[in-house]
Amino acid sequence: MVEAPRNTRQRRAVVAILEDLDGFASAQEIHDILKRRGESVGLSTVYRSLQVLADAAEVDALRNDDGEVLYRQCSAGHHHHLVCRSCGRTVEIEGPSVERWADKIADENGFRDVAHTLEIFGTCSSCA
Amino acid sequence: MVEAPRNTRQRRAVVAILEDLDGFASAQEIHDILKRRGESVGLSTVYRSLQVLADAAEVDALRNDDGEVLYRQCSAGHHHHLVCRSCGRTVEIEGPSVERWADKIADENGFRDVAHTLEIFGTCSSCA
DNA sequence: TTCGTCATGACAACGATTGTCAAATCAACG
DNA sequence: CGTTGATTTGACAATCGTTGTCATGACGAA
Ligand SMILES: [Zn+2]
Ligand SMILES: [Zn+2]
Ligand SMILES: [Zn+2]
Ligand SMILES: [Zn+2]
Repeated sequence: MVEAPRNTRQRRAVVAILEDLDGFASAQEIHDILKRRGESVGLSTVYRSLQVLADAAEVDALRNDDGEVLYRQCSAGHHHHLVCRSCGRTVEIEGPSVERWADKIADENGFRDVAHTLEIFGTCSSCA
Repeated sequence: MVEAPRNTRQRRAVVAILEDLDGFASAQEIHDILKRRGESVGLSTVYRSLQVLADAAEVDALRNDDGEVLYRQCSAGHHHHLVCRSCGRTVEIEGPSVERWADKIADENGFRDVAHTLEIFGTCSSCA
């Protein structure tokens, strides 16, 4: 039995930002937004909170081209993303046939413990 | 007209390693292999050589879960990878239907300048 | 061989992320 | 409520992959 995490102001603030945000954002961006709102939270704490949320699968994480990790509160269940490189706006996408295809490829080649990454990046219509 | 890069011992050595390697490897791994072989090449030079090769699309680059960039000499043309997390062994994969699906999703949502990442990670049969 | 470039490599700098640890805060308990 | 003790915080240092710097060296055209 794992201990439930404490309900702290900082953790609540990070979650609140994630609920407000539409798209993906980095830990540092979230830290900046918090500072701007006056609800300042230490950078380490932002990182830790996001890690905990990601481990609990309450937020999705992905890496942009620069290698930064971006976080977003998504709907439950396995899905992928169409992400605007410029503003972060995100559309969740599903592709059952892609899932089957990936599993089949891995199986045919004798791979176990398979996972896949699939993200589509582009420029959204507002940013074009 | 761009200048052709010079034909140096270091560049040749890096290319030779890539030709020998079966799977993806990081810049530091390649640097280590070179050192072990006695064909020592500066780490900066390894990084630069790989960048040049990647820009010229002569090698593929991808990021593992840890955020490290891995490089591999692949066949020409757009494709994806099935990569062993443990030993790096790689199978190139193609999925025309996935390509069409990704483009369609992006188009339907009004995204331009679209690119996608798709990699499958697992444990290969030798490493299981 | 000569010479102007380009490439190299030791090293410093960078940027995202993680570790440290004393101080602050939560929540259970009395 | 106040005590208490484990958890969390945050300023700061440390880490790690990667990139920048720049004096030195090597390539290759002439
Ligand atoms: Zn946008
Ligand atoms: Zn999937
Ligand atoms: Zn393997
Ligand atoms: Zn593709």
